[in-house]
Amino acid sequence: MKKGQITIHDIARHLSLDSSTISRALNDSPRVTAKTKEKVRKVASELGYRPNLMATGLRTQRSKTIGVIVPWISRHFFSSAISGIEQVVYKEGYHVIICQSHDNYKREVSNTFALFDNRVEGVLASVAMDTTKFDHLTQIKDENIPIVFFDRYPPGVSACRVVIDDFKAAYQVTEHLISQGHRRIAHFSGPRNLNIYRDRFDGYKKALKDHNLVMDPTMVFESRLLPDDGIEGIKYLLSLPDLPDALFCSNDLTALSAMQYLQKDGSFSVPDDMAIAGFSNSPSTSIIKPGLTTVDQSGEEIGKAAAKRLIAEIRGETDRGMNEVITIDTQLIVRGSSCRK
Amino acid sequence: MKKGQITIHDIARHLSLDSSTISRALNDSPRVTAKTKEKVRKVASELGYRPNLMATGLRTQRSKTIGVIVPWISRHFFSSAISGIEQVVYKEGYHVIICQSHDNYKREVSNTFALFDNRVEGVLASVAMDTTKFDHLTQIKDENIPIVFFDRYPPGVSACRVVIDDFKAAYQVTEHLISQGHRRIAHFSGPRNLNIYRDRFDGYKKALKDHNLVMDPTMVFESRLLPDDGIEGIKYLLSLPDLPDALFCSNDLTALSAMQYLQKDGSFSVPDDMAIAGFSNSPSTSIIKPGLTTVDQSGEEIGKAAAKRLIAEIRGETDRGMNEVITIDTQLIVRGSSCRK
DNA sequence: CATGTAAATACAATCGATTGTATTTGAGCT
DNA sequence: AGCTCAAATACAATCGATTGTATTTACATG
Repeated sequence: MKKGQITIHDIARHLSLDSSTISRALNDSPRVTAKTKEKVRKVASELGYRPNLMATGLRTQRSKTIGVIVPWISRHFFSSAISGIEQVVYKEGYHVIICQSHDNYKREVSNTFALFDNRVEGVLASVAMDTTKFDHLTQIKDENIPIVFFDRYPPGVSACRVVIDDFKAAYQVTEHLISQGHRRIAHFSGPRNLNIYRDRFDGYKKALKDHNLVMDPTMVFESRLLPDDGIEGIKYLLSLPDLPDALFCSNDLTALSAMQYLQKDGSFSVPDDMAIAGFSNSPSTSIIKPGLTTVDQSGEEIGKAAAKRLIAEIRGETDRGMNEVITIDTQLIVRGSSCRK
Repeated sequence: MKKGQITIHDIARHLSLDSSTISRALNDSPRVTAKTKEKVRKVASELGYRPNLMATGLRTQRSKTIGVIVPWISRHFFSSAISGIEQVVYKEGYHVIICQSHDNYKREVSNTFALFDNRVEGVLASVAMDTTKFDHLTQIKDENIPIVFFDRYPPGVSACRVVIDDFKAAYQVTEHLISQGHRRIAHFSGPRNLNIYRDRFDGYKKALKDHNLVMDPTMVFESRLLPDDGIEGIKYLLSLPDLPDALFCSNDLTALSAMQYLQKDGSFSVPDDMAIAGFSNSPSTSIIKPGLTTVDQSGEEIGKAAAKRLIAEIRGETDRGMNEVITIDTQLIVRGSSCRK
């Protein structure tokens, strides 16, 4: 019953050595003979010794843990990003504590504190839609915990971020729609307090302007971009006196649901009656017919870049600027949903 | 620079009290006056005190952490399961360390040790395709760390598991295909060392048998069920002298890629030339045209059930049997891909 | 053989919180 | 005032590992 875990003291007892020698032996310190190290390692593996990371972390003040906050784990972009993060930090001997905010401010705050309580050595975060106050994030910085944002970042928090050029990508999408002959281009936007949706909106506007089209604010529908919002949005557009001939959605989720809604009774054709484009290149976009034009944004690559940068900051190798912006390339993926036959 | 974290000792100094009193005050012990508790809480929040979970964990031997091992975070089923897990454990004051095995045995082993090193209080695992030895998992059990498997479980490890009835679900799918008039039903199977693929295969065979159809082993294609395997599988089937008239795939990934391959030049019609069914009800199955018949298997529900059960075991509330099998309901989702017009 | 010196190892404090035991405080009573 | 007794708080050990300092060991040298 008294089945405690094996500690360095147990090894020490077996070898009539002091626990400090065991510790040094296991950490390959030059202060211990090769012969002793050998003996220690042998006994350690015989006893099935495994270090207690809580003890090590407490003593060394390094938890070997990094915290990740994302809105939704199960969104393809974020789970890919986490996958990328995990691959990078795993190699460096770190592990990852994952929290999801459900796009909710209060949960994001409590996640942030939970990560701090665990004394994570760094944080990777993509902020929630609801987040408009950022004290919890600045506090993390103030505690000297490096934080790197990816995809969604808060204004005014001085930190590095890994992003894509949302403005440019949205510009390209819009320009592509224009090049296909569309003139009345609608837009589904997300909450403008988030950089990504603001930038995508701005890119859309700029493209229209550069091609001498006037942006019609009645054709811009703002929502939280959940699947149902796509349906609500397309219903709204269909109720307009002058129908748009194209639609650029700020994410794939709404593009897909809007497109399915349009196609469901066969009376409406995509792209002939309305061209559609989305954003993120999530798996379903290549499966829907016609394929959904979208922007490829590799979650995995973004996650990897953010993790690498964070580890560099943890190590104090911040050679590049403190608030560096790392931009990952995107690619416009043109598929049938936007192409005039 | 010397910006150490705030500890209970700092609070103690501020109030000329002992740190033990602070600890008891913050833990609402009856041994401290209400008045003192009030003062302690006030100073604690003024100083921005946050408990160090490594210290607490070391002392109490309870890390408030549970470990999760999945093959791939970014697979919809698993990210949904993680989402469910996270929701449950979060409420109980636990957090989650996530590892992915990439369906690789060695990584799964090293993940397992990493979780042990962190002294997780419990483990939720879905084993890798490559895993045929299970010592690492039995060791965890032997260390008295509760482990609950979900979806994929190893044979011979005595532990609770949360699963679906793969046999029954596969039987239903096959029977449905038969009811649609299909007689030559092919099957894409996964590695048979995994319960889920073995059971799905068995359910398929039993349904055929019960309907007086003979299973033709040349129509069973075994692979690791990645998208490319679906293409390879369908090419193989197309090369057979007698084409199958239906195909039941052990996962959606291969069903989708096979279906897209068949449809790509328009010469082949699904379901008329070949009916197809998949397994898992991943998002794309409702987007492809025709919709893919599949089995709904709620990752979130499975994750929640597994997490609840694990927490019960951690708490020692194992009223139900030690090796209980919790079966989550599935639902056959019939869509166009399998229905005779 | 005594001694100096470097190598090898032991001792002890520490990280931050918890907890069993010991001590102090103060109210109530004679 | 002296005393009791319970309430409130202080003391000190502990969790497992690390690390600066002290001590022992062993070998070489005069």
